[in-house]
Amino acid sequence: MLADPDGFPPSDDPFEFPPRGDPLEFPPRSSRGPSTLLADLTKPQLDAVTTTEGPVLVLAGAGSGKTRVITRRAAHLAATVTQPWHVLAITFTNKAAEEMAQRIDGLGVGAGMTVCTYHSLCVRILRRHHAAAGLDPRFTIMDQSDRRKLVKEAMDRCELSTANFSPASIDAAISLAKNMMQNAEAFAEQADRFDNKAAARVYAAYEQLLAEQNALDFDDLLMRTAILLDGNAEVRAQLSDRYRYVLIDEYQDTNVAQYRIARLLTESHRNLFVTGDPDQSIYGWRGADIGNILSFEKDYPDAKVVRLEQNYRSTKRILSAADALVSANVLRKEKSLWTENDAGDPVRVVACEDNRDEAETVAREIAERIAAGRSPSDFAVFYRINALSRSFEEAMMNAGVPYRIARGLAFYDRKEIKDVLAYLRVMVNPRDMVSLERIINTPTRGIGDTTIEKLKAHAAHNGRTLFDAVRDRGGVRLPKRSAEAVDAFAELMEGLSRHADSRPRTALETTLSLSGLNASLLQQADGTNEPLENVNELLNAAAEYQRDHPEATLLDWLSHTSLLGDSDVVDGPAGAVMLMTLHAAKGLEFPSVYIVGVEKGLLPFERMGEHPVDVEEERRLFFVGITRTMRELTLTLTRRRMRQGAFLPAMRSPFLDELPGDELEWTDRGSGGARRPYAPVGETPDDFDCWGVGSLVRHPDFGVGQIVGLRRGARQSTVEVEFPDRGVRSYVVEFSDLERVDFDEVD
DNA sequence: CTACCGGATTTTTTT
DNA sequence: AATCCGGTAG
Repeated sequence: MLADPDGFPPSDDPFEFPPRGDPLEFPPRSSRGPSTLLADLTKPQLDAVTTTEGPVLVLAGAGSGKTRVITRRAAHLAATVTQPWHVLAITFTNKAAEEMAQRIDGLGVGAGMTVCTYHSLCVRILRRHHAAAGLDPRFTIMDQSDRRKLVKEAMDRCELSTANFSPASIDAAISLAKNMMQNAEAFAEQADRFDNKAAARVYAAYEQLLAEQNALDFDDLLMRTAILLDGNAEVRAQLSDRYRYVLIDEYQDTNVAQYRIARLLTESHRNLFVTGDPDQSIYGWRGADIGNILSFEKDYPDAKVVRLEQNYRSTKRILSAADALVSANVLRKEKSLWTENDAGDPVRVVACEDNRDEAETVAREIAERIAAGRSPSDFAVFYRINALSRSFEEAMMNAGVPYRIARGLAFYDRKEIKDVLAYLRVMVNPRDMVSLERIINTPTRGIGDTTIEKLKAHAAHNGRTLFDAVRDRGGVRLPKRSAEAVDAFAELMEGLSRHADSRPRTALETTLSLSGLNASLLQQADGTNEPLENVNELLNAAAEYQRDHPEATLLDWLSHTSLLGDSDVVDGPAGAVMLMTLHAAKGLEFPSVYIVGVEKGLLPFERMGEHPVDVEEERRLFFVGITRTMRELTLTLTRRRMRQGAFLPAMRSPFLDELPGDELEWTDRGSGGARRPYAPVGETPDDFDCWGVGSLVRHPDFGVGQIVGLRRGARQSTVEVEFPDRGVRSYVVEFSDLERVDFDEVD
């Protein structure tokens, strides 16, 4: 059986050792001998694979065959050094875990090995050792949007107005604290400024809310596991005996909690193998500490260090562009990537009129190449933010290009999906108040806000849960209609809870029909009933899951769905053009890559008035995108871009100026014939050739005018335009219908 | 209690 | 642009 990236094969309880029966009965050893596993490796790769004992650090440049090293090493360990179930490989994304498991399985030795993400490992550990961790094993895992709701509620409880503090920023502060293993108390102690102190109060209230409903958020999974391992020698010993060889990919992305887990897990045997590339550290905003990989050699002075610097993926020119870019980083460990591949074509830079033009240009070009015989799956489009995907989806569809998108509308974020899952979550964990509130009147059954508030107040007053109040509403004064509605709902949940131990698919089907969700979905039979299709897709997912995991419980499946990341759910056919964020692109490679929206404020991403993002990290992100490319790299940018409903003038990214000029080939797409090349742009608006003083614009009513004044505000820019017969008028650039006009377009 | 309308508000990145 | 929130009419 394949090493399971998400749940242990249920027939193979991970913590019972040996997993099943006599080890001799365990699936046959590798059909390929050790010699095959080690064949065709370069000297450094071979070192990394065969240094099986003690700490090993592999500094692996982009495209240097890192995945190959890890998979071979895992296979080698399982085949000749130890038993497969003693090998644990940890990745950051489900996608990476799945791919790694598959590749190891392809080598014929996957059986019994654990290949999973940090988060799913933690869920298993916490469920299994719930008593030691002080948890109820049926805990709910809160996703991003549930979590945001709870933060808001916590702010309410603290009587903190959302006018002065945004839930998003407080949420981020709490998350960062947790990733640094700082609990509410510790956070409060070091809070110096008034906003930190406010956040500290919310943190405490938020923790209270989580505890009340027996829920953990993503960060808790890591933090609690680290605390458990730290404080409980017995659990630690048990786990390190089970996992005698630990491999961690993308080590540059580990945060404090993850670092602690890795360290504690391997403390006794020190068989810790990590790979990573400091130049590809792009998760600092989530608490990842690049220092973890930089100081590995200090942590483990006896560590074997292997450098993989030969790139097998890209052309010389792409590599040189990537290298020039990342060399601009000051905080960097010098590294030289080289390749024996061809020089290849120059990197193309295409300046477009607006985002629509940009998307159509890319789609048209890809369509042409597919028509000329290229495979759609050769192509990928990367963007900094998901919001940019829309234009490209549209353009691809119009051009008849098959595409897949990582996180179109995140599947598990859709209302109908969240609704059904909320029922299941309440069935498993009745204390889950977020889910309960979600379903109590979905579909509408006559339980309004007033009634819910009364029930909540009653629950709070008696120190009971909301579910208790629903079940036994004695003492809550309600109008007859409402009372009946609540009773009916209580009865419904009573009936459903009997199915909490059903298999996932059965539970799902029962819930859909008994809850009335199915009926209400069927009712909206207008044309293509997308919600219904989505729910059917969910049924398929459940069926597939229980086929792959015959003994999985409803709880297991719910954990699985909570941990599925946005970029793991891919929409669209196989063999299609891939659309994804730069972050999601890490670890992949494509013959032809388009990185779009290479603009100031977008590629080094900035937000007005917020503390600036880490420019070096943004540069690394661009570096990651560039190094995904095997042969053809195209960068695109626009003159103006529609953002949040309004056109904004766009400027080129300063990163473009850091690329070696002689490796680039510029194209400027102008709608009106002759066009100056996209001008370099600096800080001030006057440098911007489209919206500078003196340039021409066209107004739908007043015709062509000349810009005579320009004011750049924090939130909006205003221009003063002089029209031949209307005098001077002011416009807010973002909201006006002004169009840029070239000098050569008018007489 | 529900449905609807209009105003306000959107943190980028992911587990 | 798209979603969410609050207020109001039915």
